[in-house]
Amino acid sequence: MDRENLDQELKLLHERICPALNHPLRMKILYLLNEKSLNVGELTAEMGVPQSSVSRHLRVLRERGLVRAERQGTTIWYVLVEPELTTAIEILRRILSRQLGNHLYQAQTILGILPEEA
Amino acid sequence: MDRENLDQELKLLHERICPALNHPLRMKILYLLNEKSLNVGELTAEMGVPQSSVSRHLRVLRERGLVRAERQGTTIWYVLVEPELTTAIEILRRILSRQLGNHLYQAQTILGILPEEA
DNA sequence: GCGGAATATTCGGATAAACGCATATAAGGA
DNA sequence: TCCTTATATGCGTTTATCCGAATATTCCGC
Repeated sequence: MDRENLDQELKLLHERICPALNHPLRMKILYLLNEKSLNVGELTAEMGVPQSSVSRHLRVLRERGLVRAERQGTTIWYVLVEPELTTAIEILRRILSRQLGNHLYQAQTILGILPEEA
Repeated sequence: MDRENLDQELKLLHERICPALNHPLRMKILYLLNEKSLNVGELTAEMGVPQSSVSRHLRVLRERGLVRAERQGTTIWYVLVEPELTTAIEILRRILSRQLGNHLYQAQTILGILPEEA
């Protein structure tokens, strides 16, 4: 793959896949849907944020084909189309876990801080 | 894990790990460094963007402990600390490939030869 | 058709991210 | 010390993302 195609694919990844992982609420949605399909009301109850917020995050995922909406009367059930997304999140969690192990003081005392530079 | 802890961990993931994957140039850097360690000049040559841009993206990765900077004279070599990041990107690429209807996908480094139309 | 429940969207404003350019810092050698 | 090369940062601007509140849409039962 030459540089043109590589850049093109990375741009597509950035536009169409990465946004799924780039917000705590969206990652949470993915996790919840990985357990079982839920409707918007159930998701809203789990997430503790306004319904409009859940709905907008669902749209980000839906527009990218990562979740699917199935209407059943007035209720809309959301289904995880790409369970591999949770696999990717698991990898990121493993990295974070390693970091917190390596920087236990920072993790326990000041959660906001970043690891020190080498 | 209760809701509080889950939300807390997702917030940390969002702040400290996810930014690595949320920019085409940073993903490219991760891929390049996964092949071998490079200095800033080499990276800049590969990426075709201003050096200041490369440097700032490197800082995002460095501040999060995902790459490491090793000075050698005036040159600074960057080393990938978390190769699992490229595993995560591979997963995202597989999802994208599925979306594009490309069933010829084979797990391979992004720098290798891959099907057209990406 | 009407009312209510479930979900989606619009609006305006706030926050954060990224950029190019110019300049600053740091190290090595004459 | 001064010059050069390598890398990092400050500045001002543009662009993207997110939010809550309010409103709109869709569907069902009556």
